[in-house]
Amino acid sequence: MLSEAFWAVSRRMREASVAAWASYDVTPGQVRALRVVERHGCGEDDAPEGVRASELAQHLRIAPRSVTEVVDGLEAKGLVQRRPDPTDRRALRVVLTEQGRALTRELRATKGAESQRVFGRLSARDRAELARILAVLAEPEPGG
Amino acid sequence: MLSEAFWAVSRRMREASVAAWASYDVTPGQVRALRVVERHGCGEDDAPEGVRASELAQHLRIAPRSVTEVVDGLEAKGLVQRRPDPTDRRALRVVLTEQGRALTRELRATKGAESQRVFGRLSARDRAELARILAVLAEPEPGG
DNA sequence: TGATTTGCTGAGGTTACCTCACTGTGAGGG
DNA sequence: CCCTCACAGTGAGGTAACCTCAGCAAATCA
Repeated sequence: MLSEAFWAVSRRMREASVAAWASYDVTPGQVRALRVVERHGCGEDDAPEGVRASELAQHLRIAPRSVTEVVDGLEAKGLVQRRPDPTDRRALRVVLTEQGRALTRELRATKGAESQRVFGRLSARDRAELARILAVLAEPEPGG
Repeated sequence: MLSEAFWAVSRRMREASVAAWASYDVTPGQVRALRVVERHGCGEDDAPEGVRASELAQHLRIAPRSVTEVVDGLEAKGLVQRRPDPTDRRALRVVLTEQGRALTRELRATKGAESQRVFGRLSARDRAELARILAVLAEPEPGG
């Protein structure tokens, strides 16, 4: 069955990722948060640096209260820093420290290597096919 | 990137599954356990009916102690029953009740419908391609 | 037969989430 | 201007799903 096969591959990839992170002393939740901070941290037009805690909650799909704990953990490891938001004294901005930037770089590199190791076994033609098919599966559903 | 696309589709499928289970008042862990009991419960040669708790632990990759809790939950809902193992008085066998069999049937049906809804958007040719590619990705790794 | 292993469970801990209540701040209405 | 209301983050405390450790009964081995 197709979905079985899909689950099997996806489970395998997840296990590989978790194993790859194991040496970095960060939990999966912290990795997810770091990624969000990295992505949405400073790419925007002229928005102030960093991510609002409430934005983090939305992107991670967790309660705002839980963001506090994730950021506590990352801050304790020196990977991010809480800064006051210059435009709203209630809010705070989570920014990557230099160490945090270094770690996200490393995580990205290992992820790339993992991906290469998994998908590298396919021919270029098959990778293209797979990409095309996944794009179809990722399309928003017709009925909602 | 290929792995991004793969994650996106896989996350989407997982969310759909969880949403589909939501109406059945069973947790994901209980669903996993039910599946194992169903699969390994009585198909074997002439082994006694049901699954040993220790087997359940292996298949679910959780500690034996945690199996106790999952089975507690399922038993409280009337979905499985603990029975003494006829060949080993220390052990117990977890067997599906009639209600449990009915539920697993329903879960399988909804899963099939989900799968159809997701993969049905592909042409038969693309489904075959996907199956072939996934089979390659699921192969054991060359180096171990 | 005595020593060791095995199968399950009670007690209690950890982690990652949650809700509720609170404080300080921003924003709109009279 | 002041008052009310909404919002941002966090302390307190709870829950679910795992875990380890210790213990008991049954099996197995020397």
